[in-house]
Formats: sequence, structure tokens, C-alpha cells
Amino acid sequence: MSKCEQCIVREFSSLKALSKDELLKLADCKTSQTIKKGEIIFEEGDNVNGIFCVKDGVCKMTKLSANGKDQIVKLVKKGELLGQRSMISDEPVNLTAVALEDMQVCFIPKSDVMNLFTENNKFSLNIMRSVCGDLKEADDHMVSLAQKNVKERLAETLLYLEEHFGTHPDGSLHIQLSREELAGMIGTATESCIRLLSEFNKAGYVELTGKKITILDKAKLMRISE
Amino acid sequence: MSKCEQCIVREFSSLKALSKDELLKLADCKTSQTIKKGEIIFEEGDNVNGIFCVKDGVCKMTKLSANGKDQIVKLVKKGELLGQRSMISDEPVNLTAVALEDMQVCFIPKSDVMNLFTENNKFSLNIMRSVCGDLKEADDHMVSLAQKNVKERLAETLLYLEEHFGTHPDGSLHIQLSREELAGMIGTATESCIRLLSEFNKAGYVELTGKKITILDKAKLMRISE
DNA sequence: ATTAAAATATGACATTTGTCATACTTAAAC
DNA sequence: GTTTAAGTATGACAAATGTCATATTTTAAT
Repeated sequence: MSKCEQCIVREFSSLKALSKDELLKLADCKTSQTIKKGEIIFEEGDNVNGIFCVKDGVCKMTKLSANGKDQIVKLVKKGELLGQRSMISDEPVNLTAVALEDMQVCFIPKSDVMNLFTENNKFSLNIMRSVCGDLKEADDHMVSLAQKNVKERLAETLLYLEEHFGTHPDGSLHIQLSREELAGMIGTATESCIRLLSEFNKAGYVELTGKKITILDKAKLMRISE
Repeated sequence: MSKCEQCIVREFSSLKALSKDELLKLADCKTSQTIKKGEIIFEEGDNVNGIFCVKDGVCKMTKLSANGKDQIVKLVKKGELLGQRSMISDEPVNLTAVALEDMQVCFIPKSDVMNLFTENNKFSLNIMRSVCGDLKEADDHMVSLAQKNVKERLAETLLYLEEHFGTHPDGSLHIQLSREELAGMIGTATESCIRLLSEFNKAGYVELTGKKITILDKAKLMRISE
């Protein structure tokens, strides 16, 4: 079992407030696991009873809508925590988490996190800030979904993906979403998403090579997204 | 200056975790104010440096989108706190708060809230839960905006307004939003909102009397909203 | 390597939604 | 009470988007 103290990603999450002692204790109660691309970490309605710390990889958080489509609410990457909201609210999770690539995650039982809460004020404030950050992003996303059209949202999302997850050496987006997933992120039909991507491709704003997407004209996409 | 100890609404908010002593202290540092319908409590970008406790009345939280329309992100009513996210994140507020009816609010300076945070664990957990609740609602709202069409969202919103804010003795919705505000809530053009309301009216699902809206067939609206 | 399955792409068309123009109604100001 | 402005309502049309059908390409399985 690896030590939390030496884990690099803890520097990026709320866990950075923990003392050496607290980290040593944490290493004892956590369990590490590998999750393969496409595997489910937890599902809407599950009682998770703890949080996951993402050591490596990216997952999507989705919610099944009444019409049967999966809406991607957010993407979570290395260094972030998973399941905080549900643990704090003491409710089943309201989102499903699915690995978009192979992942390394550590699970920390609820009781241990809650102990840290009461003992370490800075830690609980960090968690609070993290949830507040999520809330702000959710509000922004909401406005974008309500007020922008699909083309604007697609442009915005492509820029977001490049900004937050970077590119391969060849310049293509590091995160590989299927067209269906991309559509589920911007809230539209898969065909509409494909059509607009194709339009961007013909206009020279992006390049499509199979599943790979490369942004060619960032400035133009920014103008489209407003 | 009225005493927090005797304030009824504190029972509904995170403040319910406070002891008699803490409430007495709070009463000294808070300032009460009356806000008239239509007045702005704070605006996007403001540094609020504290939280508002809503003693009476309802306000809308809006965000101006790139196309110049105001999106209503949420409604806040009696018993809820305002500006928590911004205070915790230590950032300017990201939403504008405008009174929809005459309001009574109390302002509690940041320093005093933060003191309570460190002293009273239950209080900070309550605040956390409250923010987490907001986040869950935001996620749900997001999915609805992304996956439902305007008619479904209108039906859903009307039911929400009745459920959360009740009705007048005559059965009409207690909250009176202009068509423009209602459109800003469901994320559509004012005309589309008016048109669909009119359609619901003709079909007998709602009754429109001037600005008043009365829900006549709740079951039908539920079926429409899915 | 071949085949089957899944994902991507595109056309045709219907539906939804937005925009602009304009009429009507209500509320507010004088 | 009249006038004015704001809000509500409706029609006409354009634009955006969804749906279904089908072709093509890619990926995975045998």
C-alpha cells in the first residue's frame, strides 16, 4: 500500500491541508484501486460512504435524464476528489461516475474523513471551498446551457477540453470523448453534434482524424462561443 | 435591533445549530434591513463580505449571459442564507440578487460567520450541507435545461413554483414573476414562454388572469414535464 | 484476414424555437 | 380621467435543432 504522504496529487486537492501525521493515518485507512476505461466507479443511487481521491485518469459524472440520454454534468481529473457532496449531505450519490481512461483512485471511508473534519479546520474549509467551486461552475454551466445555442456550446466545450485536459504531442485533444459523449456534454442530439463538428472541420476551425479532434483556430472558436 | 434568538426563520437555516450564547453575540453584529420589491441586494462582481439571512420575502438570483438576457439561476426565500458560496470561496459574488417582493434581511459580517465556523462544528457542517444541497439542485437543473424542451421545462417550473412558494387563497401562484422572468428561469425567449403559457391556458391546464397564474391540472403538467 | 458490430457521417424532413412586427391590455404617472 | 409606458399576446416567418433513414468508416471479435 502506497503512502499518502508521498502521493503527488494530494497537493492539488483539499488533502493538502493535512499534517504529516494525518497523512500517515490516512494511508492506513485508504484502499487503492485500479479502474479500467469504461468501468463504473459508482452509480446514481449508490451509497458510497466515503470519497475517492483521483490519483490518475479522468472520469465523467453523468445523470440519466427522463428521455434516456446521459447528460455529462462534469469531468473529474487527477488531483480531484469524488463523492464529497454525497458524503456531506449524507445521501446516495446523485451522479454516476465512469472512467474515461484507465484510472488510479484511492477510497477513503467516510468516518475517517469526518474525523479529519472536526480535527482539522483548514481541511474542512478546503473541502467547503471545493464544493463551492463546483457550485459556481454548475451555475455558469447552467447559464450556458440555457442561453447559448448548440454551436456556441460546442465551441465552448472544445476550448474547455483543450484548456483543462491538454493535447497530445500531435496537438489533438488529450481527452477522447465519443461524439455521443460530447453531445451529452453540450446537451444536444448526437447527430447535431456530429454535424456541427463537421461544419467546424470544413471551415478549418478543427481537424477531425477518426475520433481525434484537433483545434486549429482557437481564436475563431472563442469568437463563436462568445 | 431585534434579537436573533427570537427570530423564527433561524430554525430553517444553518443558524439553527447555534447556541443561545452564540445567537446573542450574533444579534449584536448583525444589521437588519428592509428591501423593497425590485431593489438589488447585491450585484455580480460585488464584494459582499458576509452573508444575508432572509427573514421574509423572496429574491431571484440571476446571471447576465453574453446575449444580454438575465438567467434566473435560483430563487431564495425566507429562512435561507444568501452569499454563502462567495464568502467561503473568498471571491466576489457570481450572481445578482434582486428582491421579487418586499424583503426583510439581516446582514452578518464575514468575520463573525468565520468565527462561528471554527467554534461550532455543527454550524459549519450545516453550511456545508446547505451548499451541497444547492449543488445537487444545480446539477438537476442543468440536466433539465440540457435535455428537456421548453414546454417540459415550463410545466416543470410552474409545478416548482407552486410546490415551493405556495398559492394565494384564490389558488393562483403566490410568486408573481413577469413573463420575462419566467422565460429567464426556463431559459427561453419571452415570446416562446408567453406562447406556451397561452397554449396551456387554452388546453385548460392553467388559468391566466393578468399576471396571475393558476394551475388547474397538476397531473397533466406533471405528465408534460415527464 | 474476415466478419460483425459500433461509431461516425450525411441527407431529408418535421418540429421546435427564436426573431421581428404589431396589436392589445394593464398598470402607472401626470 | 387621460396619457404613457410597460407588459402581454399573437401572427408570420426564419433559423436552429431533433428524428429517422441510410451510407460510410472504424474498431473489435473471431
